[in-house]
Amino acid sequence: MRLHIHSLDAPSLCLACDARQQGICGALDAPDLRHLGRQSGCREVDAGTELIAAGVRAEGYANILSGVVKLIKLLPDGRQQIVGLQFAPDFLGRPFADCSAVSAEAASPVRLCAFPRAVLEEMTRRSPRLEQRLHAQALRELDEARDWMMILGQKSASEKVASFLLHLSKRIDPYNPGYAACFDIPLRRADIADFLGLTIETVSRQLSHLRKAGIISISRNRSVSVLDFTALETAAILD
Amino acid sequence: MRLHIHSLDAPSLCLACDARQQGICGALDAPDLRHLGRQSGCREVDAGTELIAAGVRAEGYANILSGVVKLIKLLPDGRQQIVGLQFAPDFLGRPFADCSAVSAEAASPVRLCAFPRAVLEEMTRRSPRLEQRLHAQALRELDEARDWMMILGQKSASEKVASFLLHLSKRIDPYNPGYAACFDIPLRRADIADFLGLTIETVSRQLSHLRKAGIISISRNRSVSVLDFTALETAAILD
DNA sequence: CGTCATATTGAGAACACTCAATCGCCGTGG
DNA sequence: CCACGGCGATTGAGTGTTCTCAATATGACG
Repeated sequence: MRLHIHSLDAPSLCLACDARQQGICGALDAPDLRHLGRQSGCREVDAGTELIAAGVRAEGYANILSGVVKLIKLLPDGRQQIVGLQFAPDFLGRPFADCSAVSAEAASPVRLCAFPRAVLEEMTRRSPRLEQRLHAQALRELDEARDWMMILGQKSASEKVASFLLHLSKRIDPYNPGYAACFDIPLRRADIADFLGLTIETVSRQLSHLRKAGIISISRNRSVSVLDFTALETAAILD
Repeated sequence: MRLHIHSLDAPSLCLACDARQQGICGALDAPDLRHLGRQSGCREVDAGTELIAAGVRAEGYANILSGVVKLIKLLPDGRQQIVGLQFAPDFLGRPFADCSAVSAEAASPVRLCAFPRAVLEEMTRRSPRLEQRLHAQALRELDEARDWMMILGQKSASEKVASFLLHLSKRIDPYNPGYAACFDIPLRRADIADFLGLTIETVSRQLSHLRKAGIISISRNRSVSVLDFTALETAAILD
């Protein structure tokens, strides 16, 4: 699973890394980056791999280099809610806590740059800029969680599905700040349902509605083309 | 409305203040506290007062000294979702952003300790401990928002109302780390409905169910006594 | 080409919503 | 003092959206 441990010298892998630019590593100067790079390992996992277990002490943190990670909360009776999706170059983990209240699972194949708890914690103590980056991401995730609270609490099934597609089309490509017209949904219908607080069948029906209305087209269950963005935005009722 | 501007000397008001202990001011040393104290003003507002307007540049930040603040998101068609409740000694405001995506409104009479944007921003640049406190609160709010996502997406009306009462009984008294058996609901039925993604009528019916089952008693619409905590926890299906 | 997982579609049931009437509380004014 | 009006909450009846259960269809992979 582990592909590479950085050599003692310059962190050459970091040069091409998204986390270096927009992610938390952008807060680090060259020496700190080398220090982190030496102790970090890049690994690639399959879809479905559990990355963080809720309620269990996490051994470390990671940056997402590519792929999509879903954050999941579970009820004792088995119901589950996806409380967030994370994309490259997001930081993965819960600072200041021994264990996370959510579990994280790779939704697609995911490449990670992982490092031990102690390293990051020691570096945040030394580097206010790093703490600031982490803080900024926490606030972004908070804004996003609240957007989803609105969707979960107030929107109808069709509005939920339309909002979900627009959200994905905006976030799926880290290099494109706008909306993507064509993309793959990195989730199964069951996951979409768990994200939107719906059932598989309702999700499927709403996708069929959008397809029959000529707003989107779907091939091979996962690959979506948005044919009419205006109609999709109207259906989503964005705020 | 404005009651007091701190004098130039020692911030005597801070000594009895919750924010000094558990809030963000706990991160400040005496000189910084004096500096902040000099530029902060304490004010008391009525229930219903808008404290932060969504999408408008906020002039400052504040600590909640007492009372309850609701955070609200609005859809263009008028539907609204309450995305959070804040209690003393929480910090109020959105660091790193010109304007907040949510609006804040006093749910009960609220006492605030307010200070200008620039003062806080300058102090966070100087004091990593302050930034860390703000970061920690953001993470707490994120955990809470995700708890609510679970409730909004997966739980039934009766589970939602039971969860809401338990949440309030835990948070209503900043001095008591456990659950309060007796407390006032700081929200109208309409607000509870907007929080839980239900209608007024459904909230009312579920409260009546809990009352008739002998799990709670309600007087004067607002004041709740929990008679059977175990039953309420069972009804809420906490995770 | 067969098998398994995943997705779609349909029919009926259930839960929460809408609309409407009533109740209770409180402050105001006759 | 009591009548009145307004606001908020409760309760009831009927409707509708979403869920549940079941059957079928599609796609992925050996």
